[in-house]
Amino acid sequence: MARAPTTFDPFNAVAEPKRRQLLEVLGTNELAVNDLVEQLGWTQPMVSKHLGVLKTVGLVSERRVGRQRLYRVNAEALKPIYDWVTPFEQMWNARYERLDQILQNMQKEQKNVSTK
Amino acid sequence: MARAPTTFDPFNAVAEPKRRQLLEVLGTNELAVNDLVEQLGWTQPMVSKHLGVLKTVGLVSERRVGRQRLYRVNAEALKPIYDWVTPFEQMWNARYERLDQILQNMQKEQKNVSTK
DNA sequence: TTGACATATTCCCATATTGGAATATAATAT
DNA sequence: ATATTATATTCCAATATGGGAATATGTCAA
Repeated sequence: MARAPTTFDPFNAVAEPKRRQLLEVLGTNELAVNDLVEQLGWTQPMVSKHLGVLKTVGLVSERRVGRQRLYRVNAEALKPIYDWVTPFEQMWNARYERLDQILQNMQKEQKNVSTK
Repeated sequence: MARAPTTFDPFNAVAEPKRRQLLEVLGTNELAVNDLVEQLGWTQPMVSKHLGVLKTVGLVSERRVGRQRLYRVNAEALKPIYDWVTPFEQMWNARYERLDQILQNMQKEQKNVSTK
């Protein structure tokens, strides 16, 4: 069995660095394909292909205006990633808290040593 | 060019649902391979292979005790994902804020209507 | 030393990938 | 109608994938 398709879920879609970059460039704006071609410096078909994947997964929405297609980030489709990774954030924060405690203990001990 | 290897970065490593599941089962615990085999119900080689990918990317650390190998999540390796996805969170929260404002405005207008 | 246990590695297959080049589609302007 | 502009799609190659089965490695116990 091969790896799950990139059109399967946001995790797979966003595993590709170029698609993350594309989403970053889009940001909160609504841009046409050629705007993205210009800002990213990629070929037009490459931009269109990556947009296609992002659209299939629902990470971008498309609006047709004349012969242009305007794309916009649909940030809510990133929520599964946010929701999955957030609980782990407590693990490194917990470590920092522990680190803080360790540092505080070290200060106390130094105090004890110096005042003794 | 093929897709970037799963051992390339945490985004690619975590794109595979089974590896996310494995990290979830590990959680804050330190477990041996056989514990994971039991809890996940996968074959032992499959568990070892996924652990291998996670270890290459630095998402788990390994400690050898006797003939066992104890694995633990290295949550900090998930920070790039957290850092990348977090800014987008404001986009859907902003929408909710806007929604809140709209709802508040609706209430005000209703008040105006009823008190007039 | 030999056997049992815990884990990792290798080999194979079917499948999906990304990028490049070429081409197709769709909408507007002349 | 035709040319031009904007975008999408198709075809190709090289490569990496995850699962299954079999096997190798490493560690302890008798």
